[in-house]
Amino acid sequence: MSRASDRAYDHIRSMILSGELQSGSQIREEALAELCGVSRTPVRDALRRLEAEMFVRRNESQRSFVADWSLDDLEDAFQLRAMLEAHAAKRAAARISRDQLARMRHHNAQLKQAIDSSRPDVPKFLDHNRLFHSIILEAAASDRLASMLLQVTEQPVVLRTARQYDLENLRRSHHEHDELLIAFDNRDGDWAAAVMTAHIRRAFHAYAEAHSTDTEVGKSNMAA
Amino acid sequence: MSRASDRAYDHIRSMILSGELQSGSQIREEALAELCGVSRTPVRDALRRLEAEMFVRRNESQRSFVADWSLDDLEDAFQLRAMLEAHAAKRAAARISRDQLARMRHHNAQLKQAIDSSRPDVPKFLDHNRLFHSIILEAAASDRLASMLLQVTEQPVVLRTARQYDLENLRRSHHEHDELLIAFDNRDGDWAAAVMTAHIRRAFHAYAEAHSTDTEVGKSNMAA
DNA sequence: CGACAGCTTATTGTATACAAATGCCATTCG
DNA sequence: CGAATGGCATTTGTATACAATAAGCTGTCG
Repeated sequence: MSRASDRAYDHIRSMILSGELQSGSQIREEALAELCGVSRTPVRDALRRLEAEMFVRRNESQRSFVADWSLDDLEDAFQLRAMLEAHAAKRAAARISRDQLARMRHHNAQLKQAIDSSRPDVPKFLDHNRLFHSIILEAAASDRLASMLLQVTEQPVVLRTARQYDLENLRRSHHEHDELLIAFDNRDGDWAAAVMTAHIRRAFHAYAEAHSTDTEVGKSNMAA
Repeated sequence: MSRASDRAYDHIRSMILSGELQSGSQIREEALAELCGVSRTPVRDALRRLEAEMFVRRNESQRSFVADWSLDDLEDAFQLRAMLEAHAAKRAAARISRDQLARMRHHNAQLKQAIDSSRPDVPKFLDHNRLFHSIILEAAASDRLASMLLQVTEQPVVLRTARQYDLENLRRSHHEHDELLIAFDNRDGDWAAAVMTAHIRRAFHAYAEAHSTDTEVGKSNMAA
């Protein structure tokens, strides 16, 4: 997409994630156009994309609303994510290259370093975590799977939590990544899939717990 | 969506499915607008939807092309479909109501009747087949799952085949549906999921075989 | 007091004109 | 002769005006 349309998309999306646009509230194209400093045309484009990603829903008469997520919806998304990521891991185990494995090891080492230092660097952890997972998806070599996974991975951020994951959880992620790497080394797809399923489900429970006991606002990605 | 936008969507989609728009060929918004008898605005809307559904892809400089599917891509879609439908079946087993079960039995009886008569009525079979599966999805009660499944279910039609499935395959579908119903009766989610996986994978192999030996043009939905 | 009809206003859908970007081709220079 | 560059043609992106539709309100009637 081009400039204005992308700006609108990013802007609206961030307003939803930050809570600036309240869950369930109606959103009017013209109001968003003013907020984004563009005309309605690119706003409409952006809304269609956000609708496809289920950040926005439309009622029967085409009015748009910010999607409102219950914890059940989130668990649903995580369940699908676990299934899809496990599937990706299984496919990846059969196809991954030496180079890709090396890159995964690199990112896993980096994210360990990010939380081992005296001042844990959570954004750095999340960044390398994301890259680690993206290589699995790359190795899985399925565009369709990738696009589906994108949908469920981006979603949890809507229920935001201020509390960063405790270090214990981040370390577990690191160790689970290690186990995943060993499974890949052995080309054991079932093992990889099982580790991945457990990895995502643990992340969900950590997330749900953090969310239920903490209500402050902040932003964070899933540390899976 | 409203009138013009919907018409454009349906029209373009059917042109892709019928082969009127060749796989891999570039498509220009203005040309489509003329073909559909609307302006570019609703055509652009339609293209965005088709792009999300992977019927259309866009290159790095925003030009649109009809997606071209290899048999590998199709197997990929079927693999995902099998996984998602199995998941749906598992969820449905835990939630399905008496009424929903009754409706499934009705549709299964109807589709049996469609192929048992002296003149097999394949469109009728496909119709009840579709409804049968839609009830499972309804019982699974996950919007996200439903929207994902829609994507992979609609896709196989792009590689069209003239040969209707042979009656043997259609009868097998009927019997597999029966087994699914028993699994639901027993609230056995794992059983239901296993039957469903086998059901979809058999459908894929029947489809692949029909496609590899038959090249004529026609239209048909998946008889899964 | 409630509900319904008709009008008014708000919101989205569509067409069109114009701007920006991209690709293509020819020409030129090394 | 080949590669690079410039300009022209094609295609997509954006803004805006207007049309269609849905929602809300008000006044009237049962």
